[in-house]
Amino acid sequence: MTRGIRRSSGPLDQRAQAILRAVIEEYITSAAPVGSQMLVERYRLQVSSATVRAILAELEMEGLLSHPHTSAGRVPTDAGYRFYVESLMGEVPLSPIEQLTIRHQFGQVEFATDQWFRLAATTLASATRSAGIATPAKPRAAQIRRFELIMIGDRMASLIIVLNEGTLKQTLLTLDPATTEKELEEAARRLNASCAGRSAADVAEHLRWFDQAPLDDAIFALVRRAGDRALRLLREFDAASVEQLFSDGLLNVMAAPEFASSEKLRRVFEALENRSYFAELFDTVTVDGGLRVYIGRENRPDEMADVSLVLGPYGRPGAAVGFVGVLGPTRLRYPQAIGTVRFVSGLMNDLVDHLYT
Amino acid sequence: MTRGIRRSSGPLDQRAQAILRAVIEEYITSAAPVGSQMLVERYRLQVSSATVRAILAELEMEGLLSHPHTSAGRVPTDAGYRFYVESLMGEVPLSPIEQLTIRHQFGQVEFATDQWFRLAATTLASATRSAGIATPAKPRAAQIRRFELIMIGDRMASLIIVLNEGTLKQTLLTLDPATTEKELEEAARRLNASCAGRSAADVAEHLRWFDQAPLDDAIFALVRRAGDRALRLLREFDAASVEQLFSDGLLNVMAAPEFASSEKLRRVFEALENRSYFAELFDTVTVDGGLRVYIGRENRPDEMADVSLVLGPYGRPGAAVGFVGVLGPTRLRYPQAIGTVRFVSGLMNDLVDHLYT
DNA sequence: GGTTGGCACTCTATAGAGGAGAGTGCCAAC
DNA sequence: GTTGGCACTCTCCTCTATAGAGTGCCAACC
Repeated sequence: MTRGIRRSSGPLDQRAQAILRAVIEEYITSAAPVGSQMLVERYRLQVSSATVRAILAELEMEGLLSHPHTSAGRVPTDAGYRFYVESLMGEVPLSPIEQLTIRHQFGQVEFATDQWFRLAATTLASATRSAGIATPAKPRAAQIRRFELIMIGDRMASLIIVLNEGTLKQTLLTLDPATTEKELEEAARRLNASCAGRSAADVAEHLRWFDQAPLDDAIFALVRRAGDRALRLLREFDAASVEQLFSDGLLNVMAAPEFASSEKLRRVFEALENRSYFAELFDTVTVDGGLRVYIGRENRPDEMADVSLVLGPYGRPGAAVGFVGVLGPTRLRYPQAIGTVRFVSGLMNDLVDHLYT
Repeated sequence: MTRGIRRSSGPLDQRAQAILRAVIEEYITSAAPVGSQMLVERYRLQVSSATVRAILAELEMEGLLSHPHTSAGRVPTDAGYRFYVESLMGEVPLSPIEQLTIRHQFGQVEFATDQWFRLAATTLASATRSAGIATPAKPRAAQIRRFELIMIGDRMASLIIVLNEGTLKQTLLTLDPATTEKELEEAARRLNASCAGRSAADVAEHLRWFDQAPLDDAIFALVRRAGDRALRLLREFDAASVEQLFSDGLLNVMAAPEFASSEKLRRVFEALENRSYFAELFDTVTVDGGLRVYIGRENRPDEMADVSLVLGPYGRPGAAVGFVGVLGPTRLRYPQAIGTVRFVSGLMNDLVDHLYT
């Protein structure tokens, strides 16, 4: 896990930690730099503001807080948030009522696997009042369950490939005008006979068999073409680590005062639109790893320097893995965000588990 | 078509129209109120600025222009844009080079029907530097081509329904633990025998037959359950007028100066997220109707009061209809936007047509 | 030695004043 | 009908002054 650098001149004592925590929590709710006076008053510290100022200066030396300008209060740095998330905060689980509501919503789409990840993003967005993101659970390596060839119009067919857990892939196939429904059926039968139950790699192997078939056999030609097309599709599918990335509630992030001058936000949106960052991120994470928190500049692309990301995996380690998460300003309510992501990723896990029992 | 109200005190003469056009085109590029002086200089009008001022005042009386404040230049009203779009502007077709590029991009996804509408939105966004929106072509009434039942795990099956043109619907089905693959196959066979080729309404009819079958027959029970589930799914599908709404390039709209204070833009985004407005819009439009332009307050929900929408239908009137369009500030480059939407909707038409020939 | 009150200092944010500039509307003259 | 001239209006920018928040430092205190 990327860890904030603390060129520590010594560990923080209890009091310093308490004050750091107070600064961060105050800043998270108020979005305004936090001064010593306010801390003493609002947090009933039993010391004077001068003492607090000394400690704040110390925390700044440690790189945990910073100073917009001389006469302003303190603002947490990314390293400060990191320390907070790892050592200071208490995770806040989702309230029972919210849990119930969410369970109920998922109950509504229990049978629509393609809705699960969308609902997850929507749920996360509204529960944390940040942006929610989610991907569908993607099988590690696609396995073919069945092929279907359906005729559409006169010289067009739809090739449908059913993968593990019922994932569907679809592509069009142009036909020789003379092709009959019967021939299509026969082609599908042959494809299924030799490829069903195999992975993309295996299929490549088995498709070679058809190369030896007589070239003038119309059905074999069809089988070859369909097989090739299927193979290409499967390879693309295996190669892409983020098939879809669904996000909801970007509006919530827009509302944050730090994004009032839309420029920063635009960059975040850009990062979301070209998904390469997420692709990279997802590749490095496993289901076993648990939740991940990426704070500000810890996110490698600069576009994401002003936001934090809480990511939770779900699925089955060997089989299919997806992600749910929350994206918000670095001034994120981490305890709630983490609690919510944990709950939703657990829920998604249960849903996927049902597919396997 | 919603027409801007012109409580006209007489038709505009040629010169007034030319000046209105100049004001609008100047405003579209500069985003700043347009004054009489600038018009005379930049558009080489053969009259003095005083004369122009008289005409501007007249155009304002007509409700085609407005005045942010006494000493500012003129700004078009929604009615002004309307008049411009209908009578003044010349549509600018997409340049041959751009046409070629776009055709090439569509060539890349020629066989992936589910990518068409996404690419349309992306293309429109980048060609007009506004937001592009698109929906998949939705069949007017779903017709069932085939059912598939695939076993997943021990007590779960995936029910796949293939509709006209190869559209797929999918749902999970919990199974009696004792169910075998053979039984699933038989259930699918019976479903297909009695329902394939029928519409949702017809299927409802035919499923009643199964009610008379012996209750203790496990396969019939399965067929009934699958049939019910399918029926529900199809009805939902028929009822929803906007199945998916894909948008791209919202960033482009964010960049416009009128949306610098993100508040207005937020409302637009909200309108996009809850799609009810578009659902309504799409219901009222037919493929034959050609392009539609909705300017500012002509859009019924207030959230959309600051944007314009150019919508083009595509598909086959009786069979399946979808939309592509451009969304931008009312200060949209209408000639280009309309030209581009026309091209892309034509392209989408061709693609869909290929499915039927 | 840590803690405290006091104090000078710094920087921001806000409001007000003044002036430049853009553009209008009106009018008398052409 | 068109034009040049002119007074007027309003915004926008800059400049200045001021209030206020918060710091850093220091000498005094316990």
